[in-house]
Amino acid sequence: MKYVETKSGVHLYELDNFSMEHIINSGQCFRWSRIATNTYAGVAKGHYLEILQSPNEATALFKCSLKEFENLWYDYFDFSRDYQSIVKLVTDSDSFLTSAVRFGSGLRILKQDPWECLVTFIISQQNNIPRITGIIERLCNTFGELKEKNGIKYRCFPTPQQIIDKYHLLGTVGLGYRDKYILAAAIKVSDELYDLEDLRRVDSVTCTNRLKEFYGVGDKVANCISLFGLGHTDAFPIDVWIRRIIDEYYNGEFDMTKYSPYSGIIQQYMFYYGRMIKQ
DNA sequence: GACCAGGTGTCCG
DNA sequence: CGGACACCTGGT
Repeated sequence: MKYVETKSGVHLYELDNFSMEHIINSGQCFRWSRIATNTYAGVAKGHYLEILQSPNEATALFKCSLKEFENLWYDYFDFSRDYQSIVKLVTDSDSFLTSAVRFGSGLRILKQDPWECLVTFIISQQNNIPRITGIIERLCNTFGELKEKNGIKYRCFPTPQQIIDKYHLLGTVGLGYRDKYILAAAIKVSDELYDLEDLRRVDSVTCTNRLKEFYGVGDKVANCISLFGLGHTDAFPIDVWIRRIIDEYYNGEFDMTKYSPYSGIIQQYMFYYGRMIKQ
């Protein structure tokens, strides 16, 4: 991938493995959407961004400054990683994964904010995607800071303190029984001595175990946070979809260590493809 | 109205 | 330790 600053934003070209369409439909993030043909918008880490992607997905326009692109989006979209080399780990003998990586070409693992991931995937439990998206939107509208960029108003994802300050409104966003998990997480993370960022520097098993200390966070959610929020590409979340795939195509056993330390990335292709063909 | 959805805590053997 | 069961809420 190469990029150059233009008057309308940062122009990306010679793009390899970048598909906003796949990324926003892969269930890893809930604050991006397609706002027009080939046009996407979202909020992450306090910034609003619009992306125009060419139909062949070889180029894209990021409507932001070069500084913002280099300081935030380059890392967020994981552009330093060579996905092609990871995809090559899949051999012809695995026909499911061969189809999955072909189908999901352009998927990437976004490097999201760990606190947002923690909340997002607590909400995701025993829930469906449209409702998850709605809850997060209401959560942001109720608690998040209002900002504006080029006349477009948007809400940031709320900080732990912003949730605590108006915790009596938690019942209004439709969290259901998960509201107590969110409040407990906010209280824990707002502690000066607690820093989720510390979990980047431990191995993925330790990271996942530490995350499971949060009330309402079990193995699946902890692995999602490790993978999507803390850079542990070998975290391998097993949800009902992955379970079904393993049962149906792998006779109940899948050796993810074969793809270490990228098994989490392989998992994303499995999940995306498996869910699509079942729909 | 019963049942389910990208799980988890709790209880019970 | 493994298996049942309840759990908010909004949708079939």
